[in-house]
Amino acid sequence: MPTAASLKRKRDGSLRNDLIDAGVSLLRDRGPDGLSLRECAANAGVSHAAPGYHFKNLMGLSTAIAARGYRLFCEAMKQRLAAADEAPFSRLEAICQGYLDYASAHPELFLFIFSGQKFNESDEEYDAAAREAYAILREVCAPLVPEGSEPAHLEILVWSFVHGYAHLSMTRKRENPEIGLTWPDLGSLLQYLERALAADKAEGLLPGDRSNGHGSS
Amino acid sequence: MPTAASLKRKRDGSLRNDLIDAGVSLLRDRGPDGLSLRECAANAGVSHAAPGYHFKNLMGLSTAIAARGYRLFCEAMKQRLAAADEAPFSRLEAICQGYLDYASAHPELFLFIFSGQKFNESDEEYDAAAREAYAILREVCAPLVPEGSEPAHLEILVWSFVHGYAHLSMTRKRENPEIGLTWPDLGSLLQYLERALAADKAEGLLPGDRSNGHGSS
DNA sequence: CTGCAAACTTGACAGTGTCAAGATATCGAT
DNA sequence: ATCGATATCTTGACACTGTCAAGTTTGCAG
Repeated sequence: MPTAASLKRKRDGSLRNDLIDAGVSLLRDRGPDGLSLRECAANAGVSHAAPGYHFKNLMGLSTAIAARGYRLFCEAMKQRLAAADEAPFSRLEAICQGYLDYASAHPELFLFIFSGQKFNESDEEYDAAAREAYAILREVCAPLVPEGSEPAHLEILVWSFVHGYAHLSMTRKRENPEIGLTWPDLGSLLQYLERALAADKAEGLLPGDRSNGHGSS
Repeated sequence: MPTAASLKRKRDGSLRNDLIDAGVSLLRDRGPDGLSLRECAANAGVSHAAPGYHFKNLMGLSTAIAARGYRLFCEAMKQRLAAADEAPFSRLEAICQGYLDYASAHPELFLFIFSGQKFNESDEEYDAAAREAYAILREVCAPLVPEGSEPAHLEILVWSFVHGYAHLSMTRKRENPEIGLTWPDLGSLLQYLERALAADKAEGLLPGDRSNGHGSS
């Protein structure tokens, strides 16, 4: 019932949120580029130019939706964190699991915020939400960072890992079905990471003293 | 000089490729959703509906571009593979490096094919190219798969890892600049993976005999 | 009741994808 | 060389989109 509010729209400032709702539901069944100002307006029961008042343009609406996306993203991680014990690796597991919770609970938002589409970076709401997501990651990773190593490296490692897993599981899940691609659960893959961290504990992450040529890019 | 061919367009079947070229260049400076049939037509010096003949609709053009994207993707991996020695891990490194080569040489195609946008999965050209990419990964991973473990798990692990790294390095590189986020090179991160594989060698990848609750999602 | 500002509506314009129908070129057969 | 058939492209139209300017309604302060 998206047009339920169309009968008599109370001018109480709720339209902005209703438009975001409509946008999310539009993303859900039309894909990451199925957003439309006019259709959001119609679904919310207002005229075609009403969204232009609250969000200046399409990017404004997109950014507002992305802001909500990041906020839910943070909440998913926090929720798992609250249920986890305080062991550093348990907390890392928790945010990874939260990451996947989020991806499966809000696939449209997940795909949307990571679609490579440009948002209005100078929007305060968006900026704050996106920064908080990274701050959570950083905070959780901190205790696991080997002494003398750059914190960012582990953060990026972890984020690359779980993001890649989640992103691929969304976009490639139905690829090559005849191969019989079974999708392993996160825990199995995290064992790799855990073992790597253990093996790396004494050496420190970065100094690449391997013989063959790594690096570059 | 995109309109160079517009003076006298020789009807030799080159238009299809020119339109794809125009599309790629459009993606390059307008982003993953900056594609436009009419603008491609204009840049190629033909009428607005000409693309409709070669690619039935916008998704047809998108799919053709994505097919080229996957083909270049394969080539990037093969090129690194050709220069690598035949040690299994060297070959794994090679395709990861190829992955990153591709992402940095053709960022617009990289972002495009992984943007979550729908393509025409039943297009043969697209399908073949996308499958070959996965086939390369699978072939390179095969020698590294621990005995008795599902091959897909390592494949997904590796792909998650390098894809996440590449994708994040593209979309998040300029995030939080004041944090001073320095981007570690692939080699450093691959050490994690190598150590994990070494530590895992005897045990087999999957059987998750850890005490706390992994999995779910 | 009177302003007045916020929250919307109406109307218009350029741009888009998509389809149908017509025009034109290319090429093999005659 | 000419004919015709087929591939290739053009023209025209339609519904849809974002965006802006201007008008209109609403709710509230005085």
